[in-house]
Amino acid sequence: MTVPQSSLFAAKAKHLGKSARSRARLIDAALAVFAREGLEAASVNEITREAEMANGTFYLHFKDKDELTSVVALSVAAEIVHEMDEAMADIDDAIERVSLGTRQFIHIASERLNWGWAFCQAFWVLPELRKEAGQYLRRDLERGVAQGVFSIRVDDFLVEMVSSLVNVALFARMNGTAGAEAGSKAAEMQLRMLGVDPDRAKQAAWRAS
Amino acid sequence: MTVPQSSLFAAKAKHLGKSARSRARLIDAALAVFAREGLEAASVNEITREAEMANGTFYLHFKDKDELTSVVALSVAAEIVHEMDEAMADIDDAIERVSLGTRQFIHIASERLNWGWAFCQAFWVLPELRKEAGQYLRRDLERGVAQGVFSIRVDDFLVEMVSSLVNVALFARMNGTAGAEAGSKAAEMQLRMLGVDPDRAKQAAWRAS
Amino acid sequence: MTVPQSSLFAAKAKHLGKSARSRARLIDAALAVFAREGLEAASVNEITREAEMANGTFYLHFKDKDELTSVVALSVAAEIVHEMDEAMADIDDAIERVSLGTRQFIHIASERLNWGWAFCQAFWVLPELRKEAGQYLRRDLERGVAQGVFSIRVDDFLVEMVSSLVNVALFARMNGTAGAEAGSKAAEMQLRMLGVDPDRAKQAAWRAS
Amino acid sequence: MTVPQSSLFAAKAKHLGKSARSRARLIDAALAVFAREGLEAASVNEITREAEMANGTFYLHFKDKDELTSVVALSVAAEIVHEMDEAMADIDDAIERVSLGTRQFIHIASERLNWGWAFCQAFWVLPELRKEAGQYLRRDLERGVAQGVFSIRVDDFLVEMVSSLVNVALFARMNGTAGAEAGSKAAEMQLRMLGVDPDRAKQAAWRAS
DNA sequence: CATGAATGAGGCTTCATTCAT
DNA sequence: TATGAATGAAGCCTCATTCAT
Repeated sequence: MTVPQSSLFAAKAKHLGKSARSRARLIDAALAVFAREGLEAASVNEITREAEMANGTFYLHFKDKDELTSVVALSVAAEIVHEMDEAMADIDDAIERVSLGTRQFIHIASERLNWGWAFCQAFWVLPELRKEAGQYLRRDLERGVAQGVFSIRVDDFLVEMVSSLVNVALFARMNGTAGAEAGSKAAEMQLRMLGVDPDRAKQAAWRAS
Repeated sequence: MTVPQSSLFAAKAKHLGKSARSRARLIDAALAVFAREGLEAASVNEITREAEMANGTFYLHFKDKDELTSVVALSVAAEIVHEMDEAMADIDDAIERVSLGTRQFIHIASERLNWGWAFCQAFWVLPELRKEAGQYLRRDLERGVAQGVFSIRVDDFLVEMVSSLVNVALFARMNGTAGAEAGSKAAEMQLRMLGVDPDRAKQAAWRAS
Repeated sequence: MTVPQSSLFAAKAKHLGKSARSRARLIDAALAVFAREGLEAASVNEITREAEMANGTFYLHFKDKDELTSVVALSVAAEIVHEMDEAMADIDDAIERVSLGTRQFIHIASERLNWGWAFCQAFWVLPELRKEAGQYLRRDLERGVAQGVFSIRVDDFLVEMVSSLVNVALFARMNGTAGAEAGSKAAEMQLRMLGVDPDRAKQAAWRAS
Repeated sequence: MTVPQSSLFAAKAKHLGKSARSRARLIDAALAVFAREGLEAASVNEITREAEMANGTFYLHFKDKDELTSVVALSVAAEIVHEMDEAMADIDDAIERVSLGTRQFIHIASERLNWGWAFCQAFWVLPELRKEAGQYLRRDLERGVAQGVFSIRVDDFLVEMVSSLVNVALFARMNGTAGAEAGSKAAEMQLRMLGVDPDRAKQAAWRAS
């Protein structure tokens, strides 16, 4: 049984208190409106309308529009990370992890259209989101160095470059520049960037997961 | 003798008609405000105040805030491209061109602070700007393939990834994540991505220009 | 007990919801401002000031200044029609109806000064209002033809001429060209125009109602 | 040889000084813009653009936008009156004069589309124009009373009603409610209103002129 | 918790008018 | 006379936020 993609947070909050459910509905609504109108153009009124609430209710759950934006973005990120972790729990090889991680991320985010758009837009606006994404990635990058398969120095700049690359690939996937292969392509490029041998990079990036 | 960085367009328009001069002042003012407040947050009122004009004057020179945004971004891009072309006119080797181009671009844009910020912000908002940047880059990518030094297929996705990478590096340079070496680092990563041998990539990316 | 003429709609809305009351206040305020400044010159700011509201409140109740104009004019028309219908419910004779209708209309509209001005001004600007007025009049014109007392063909042109005549008479009444007798004079002219014998026309137009 | 309808005043000013010619061009341009956009919506900038002049030039010829409006309306009225006088110079019979006058007026004004629209719109806005029209009409009304063919008292109210009627008929002609017969229909109604016997009214109104 | 009316600052844009050339 | 750039007041409308119920 699947839940309509537009209310995943509401679905998860079904068993929580009423307040949490309203909050979740607002997050889902915000995702829909962000996708439709863009982060800046989305108005509180439109979000509450989408959530079928009175506009005043918004401020019971969020201090601010900014808080909402940030909560939405981090919630999406957390959820995606959660799903990725499940899929990659028992993978050790850094090359595999980077490759699979990138592909999974793009797959998950682009499938839930609203999430994909929200992520793309929020990424350049919310430093916290970039930091979050960076921290996650960094672990695998460092693992790769430790395993001796990445010949590059891991610093903030590298992390920012690599995580941005993923975001850019997601963006290309969303707006049609790339098709389903976006993940593999991006992964291949990343691996090369990290110093992995081109052949091995290709292999890892395109292997059926 | 240098001109204050905040009025480069005005300086170039000094000997043009009055209208062109005012227009240039508006562009410079917009660059300053964009850098200070961000693309979306910048208001026409603030821009005209920065330009020391009456707000109505704005609409003598631009139909719209959108038109201004686009003109500003493309003007900056054109100017940067112009300067880059001068610096790279007689370079044939694609590896050199990509390496030098990236470094030059980041150098030029980050030096004029306002330009750098404007570019970073506009990049994700204006498809025209991305297209422009992509077209420029593509020529060198194809050249590299023709010269047999890049082992990758040049398509829209690749172009978008590579040009985004440059933009991301500029961003990192602007916000302090990276220092003066940002250009070289980015160039090195790019070259690896394009399939250039890591040693040669490092060489090309870090060679004093 | 009478209500101050400048808040008749507010008075009628006294026992409705808060929103309806505010809306009514805006309509009354608009009528006042229209009378003072004219339809086109009236600004939303001035209307809300007259209604003692914040300007933004306006847009909670009306999409547009245009929507307001149209609502105001049609509300006034509807109210006048309502009062006229009450006064003429049991009159069958078309001559009487036209005569009395014209006189009543001018009487009612000119007594509530704001209504009179609003009607005069809106009449030439809002086709909907002319159509409304025309439809109302047409029934009596056709009745007169059926009763054999009007010797004229009823078509759009005739309807427009006759209803305009009433409006013009109201205008003359409002601006002082005519006094209380405007209604009777106009009615007499109308009846002559419709082919009623001059003596009978005079009789019907000046009979005490 | 005919002159394009859109520059009749310019044509008449051909032999006058340069200033008069510019002024005439502005009047023609204003007529065109008034017809296109309406009296209030017409901007000085658009009028000068239509006249192919710089906007500043406008104020060399007119103190004000209001002055222009008034000059335009009165010029049109004067010109129409002039043409009517020519056509009716040797007609004595008041019934003929009223009938022919109305028909002529509507014919002339509706043929020059711009004039027709300008007149219609200006009529309700400019008291001077109504006064002008009234004075012209009044003479014939009084003549009719003197000749014993109009059985009605000539006062300001009557004059306003009758002249408005002509304007309303012109309006109906312009917006398509009535066709070429508008003049005759209006004339017939007017004559009835003035107390002329219906048969004679019909005869006079529909006689080929 | 929820409602939804109200607020008012602030953004965009137009336009009559002025003024230096 | 003519030009056209510049002005700035004023209009329309949106929107984050508050508050009485």
